[in-house]
Amino acid sequence: MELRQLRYLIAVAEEENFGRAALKLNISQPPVTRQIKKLEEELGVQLFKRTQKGAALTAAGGVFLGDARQIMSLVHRSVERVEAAHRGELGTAEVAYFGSPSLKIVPEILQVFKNDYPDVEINLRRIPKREQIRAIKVGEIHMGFGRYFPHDPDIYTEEILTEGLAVAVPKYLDIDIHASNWKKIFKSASFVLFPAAGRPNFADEVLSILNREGIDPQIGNVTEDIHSALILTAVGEGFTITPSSVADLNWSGVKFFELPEFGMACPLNCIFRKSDTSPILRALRTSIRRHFQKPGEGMK
Amino acid sequence: MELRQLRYLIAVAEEENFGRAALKLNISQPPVTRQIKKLEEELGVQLFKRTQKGAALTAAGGVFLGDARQIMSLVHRSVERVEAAHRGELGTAEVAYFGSPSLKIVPEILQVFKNDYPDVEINLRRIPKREQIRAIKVGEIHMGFGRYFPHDPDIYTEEILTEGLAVAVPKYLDIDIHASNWKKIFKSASFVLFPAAGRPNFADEVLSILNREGIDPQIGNVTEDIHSALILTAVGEGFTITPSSVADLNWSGVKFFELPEFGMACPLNCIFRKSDTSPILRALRTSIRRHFQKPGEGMK
DNA sequence: TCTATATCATACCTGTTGGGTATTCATATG
DNA sequence: CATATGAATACCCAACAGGTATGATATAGA
Repeated sequence: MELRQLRYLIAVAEEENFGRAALKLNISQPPVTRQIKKLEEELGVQLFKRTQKGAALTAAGGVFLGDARQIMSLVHRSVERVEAAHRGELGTAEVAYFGSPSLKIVPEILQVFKNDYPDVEINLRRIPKREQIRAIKVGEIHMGFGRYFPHDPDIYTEEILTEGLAVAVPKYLDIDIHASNWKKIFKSASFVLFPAAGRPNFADEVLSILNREGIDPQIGNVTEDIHSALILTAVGEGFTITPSSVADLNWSGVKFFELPEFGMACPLNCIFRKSDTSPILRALRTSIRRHFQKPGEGMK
Repeated sequence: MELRQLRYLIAVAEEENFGRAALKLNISQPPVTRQIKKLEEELGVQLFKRTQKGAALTAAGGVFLGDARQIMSLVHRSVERVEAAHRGELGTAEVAYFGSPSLKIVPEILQVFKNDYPDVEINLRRIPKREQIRAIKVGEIHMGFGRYFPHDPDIYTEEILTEGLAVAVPKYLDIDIHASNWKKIFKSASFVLFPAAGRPNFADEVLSILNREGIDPQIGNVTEDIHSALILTAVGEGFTITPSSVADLNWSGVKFFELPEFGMACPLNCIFRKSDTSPILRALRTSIRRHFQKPGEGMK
């Protein structure tokens, strides 16, 4: 059986007439006769009763007509679906993240993406940076989010945005950090750094900035993650320097002060395979570009 | 698009390899390549990523594979359905009845039919005899049940069974009708006849039998239907002679006595169009023959 | 580095088949 | 009985599916 025969069947059933069906199909009448006949022979079932005025479906033909219509509509629907999938509008986006961006920015990005591509499922996993690179290379994930990714020749690293820095201090301390006093305070302060692993990392960046500013920080602790660092800050182990977006969340026991003097020092990157041409990746990049980057900026 | 291409797509997806897919399809490899390529061109979507080891579905290809499987299974299912419809196992049986058979025998027949052909819907209507003949001629119904149908050249009348007769008398009468006294009783009795319309009919048959037995019955009333007749009997308007199957039901106010002396005088017939070759009619007749007729008896 | 191998793609041929035209057959209608 | 309508048939051609042979490419192994 071929779809051609179902098309002809539907046309003849609708027109109740082989000749008019042929006209509608833009072919001549004999091929219609032949294909219907072939279909009937294959099924071993008479589908039409030929009358003087044309052709009338038999009971079995009526059953088959319903199914044929269903099949054709399924065919059309699935063509649309493939095309949607090809445009990146259908499928599953495999996404990974690591570190502090997960707190505020990655949720924002995925919210925007879900809005742009509502039929794409998002499969999100927390994966360390080096592991992300491996997963991207073998095609397990389309895109990873994080900061300070190590370089890899197969991986393209794109900057989504840069943030300033803020400093978290214990809430119970009665201090106010601003342009005219921060340097003095920092020189005698103790700091909690994060993360410990995944060099290069945010801790390296913070240290390098402090050094640049002539501060040789006293290190109270180095934690695995930002949450641990802020807990230690709350109990007085030392100040923590964080990306400023972190300050927008409600942390108990700490308060934040922006550090505009440190500049927009903290990038948020996404990474993906240079050779990945999948529509889902294209969709992800399109969505990110439209919402987080100025036109024409930052693309490969 | 043609089903052939879906078959090849599924084979290649399953084997992840064009050559092995060709083997499975019992054709050579190049046609597979060509059909897949043609499909991809028609959709404007790459379905497979060709690798060194074979072929891997793209994301869009995966979407399409699922749909293709669904389409193929729908195709197979609908072939089965057409064949079932052709065997008369699927569809709607349009059936009509008229008169007393509706009380007991027609329900029995339809019960048996529903049991034999559980997927056939039964559309049952009460239609007068002449109207049944018209409806059968134009194909509105497949089969009609009744007694004493008028002859029609296009209609085949088949006898399903014959019944004896019984007489209904008022419950309050303290009489017992049997072989040795019925004639004497009937000669002085009054009778209620039914039905009034649709000649030839059961009333004609009853009169002819009574006459044959030398009884010139006194007619108390002629009713439209059996139910009215039995109500009149209950109130003493006269005896009613009925097909004996009627006696099996619980009627209030009357009691029945079999009349074996009258013979198996009351046929139940079904009628259908002589030229009707529809599988549903065939199914109906098969069912009836198997359950109500001795092998080889009564068929055209 | 140079095969050997496994894969898909291409070129070309052939036979099948789908579609076209002309005609016939069947049947109803005036 | 002529005519009209519609399906079926006969025959032709062109398109296309499938076959064989070969090419292109990339990987693995010597």
